[in-house]
Amino acid sequence: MVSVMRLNKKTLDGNIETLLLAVLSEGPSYGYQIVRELGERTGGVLKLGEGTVYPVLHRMQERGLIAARWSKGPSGRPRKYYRVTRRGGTALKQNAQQWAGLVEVMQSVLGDAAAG
Amino acid sequence: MVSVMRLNKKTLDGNIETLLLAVLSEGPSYGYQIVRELGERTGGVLKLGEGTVYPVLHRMQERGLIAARWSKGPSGRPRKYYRVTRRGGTALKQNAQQWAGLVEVMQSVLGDAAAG
DNA sequence: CCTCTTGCCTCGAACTGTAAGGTATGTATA
DNA sequence: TATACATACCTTACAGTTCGAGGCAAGAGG
Repeated sequence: MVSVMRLNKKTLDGNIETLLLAVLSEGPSYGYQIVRELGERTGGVLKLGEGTVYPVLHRMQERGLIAARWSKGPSGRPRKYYRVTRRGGTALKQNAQQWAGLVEVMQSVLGDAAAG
Repeated sequence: MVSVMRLNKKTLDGNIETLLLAVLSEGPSYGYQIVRELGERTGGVLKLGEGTVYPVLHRMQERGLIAARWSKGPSGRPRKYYRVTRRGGTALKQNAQQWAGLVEVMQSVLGDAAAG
């Protein structure tokens, strides 16, 4: 199904962007919560720091993949809610395909080696 | 099975190292051939350049994951054959586990989003 | 008053992947 | 002979990522 799609650097590297896009595609959220949620959801397996997440969010916003909206949460503290834009939705699909391609490749190469 | 294993930067990033370790664990090989083989095996999906592979091999050698041996191939040209060391074998297993952990996380988060 | 939680942010260090370029030899071809 | 190609190694410079460490501010609870 992946056939002839070259894996670029982004796939080998920036999976965090894909992860954040996926989380945000389930509904708007904000940095602080995303960090908490990812940690909980994965039982501590994935523990991204704020110093990692915020810059990625900013980059994605610059590229138009997500949009921000300030809003006072129930805690009274202002939160910066991000939502996925149309362009971001397209990017998520592409990223997911690239990811699938990487999984295929890794499995085909690791297959025997990992078993031994 | 992965339970409480933190994914570190190496996992999110350097999958090339894992790939090379896996290939070399099937038997000694040399840079030029590895580049060719990975390209063919994956039908062009994975196309690493020499400028990518050689530095990684050198780094792995420095860390003692692989060892090198010069030897004249049938072409008359000298080749630098690499083999996986014991430490490299351990690293491969760890990397494979990290990879499995990443796959789990990505699937759990992408799952729904990727379907839509 | 102090501390904890929430919630945002930036900076610097360390590392990676890659293109581009360089060296050298054997073989085939004109 | 000259030219080109495949083999086979290598380094350098650039752009991009992740992450720890740290800072700022405001509300809640002791």
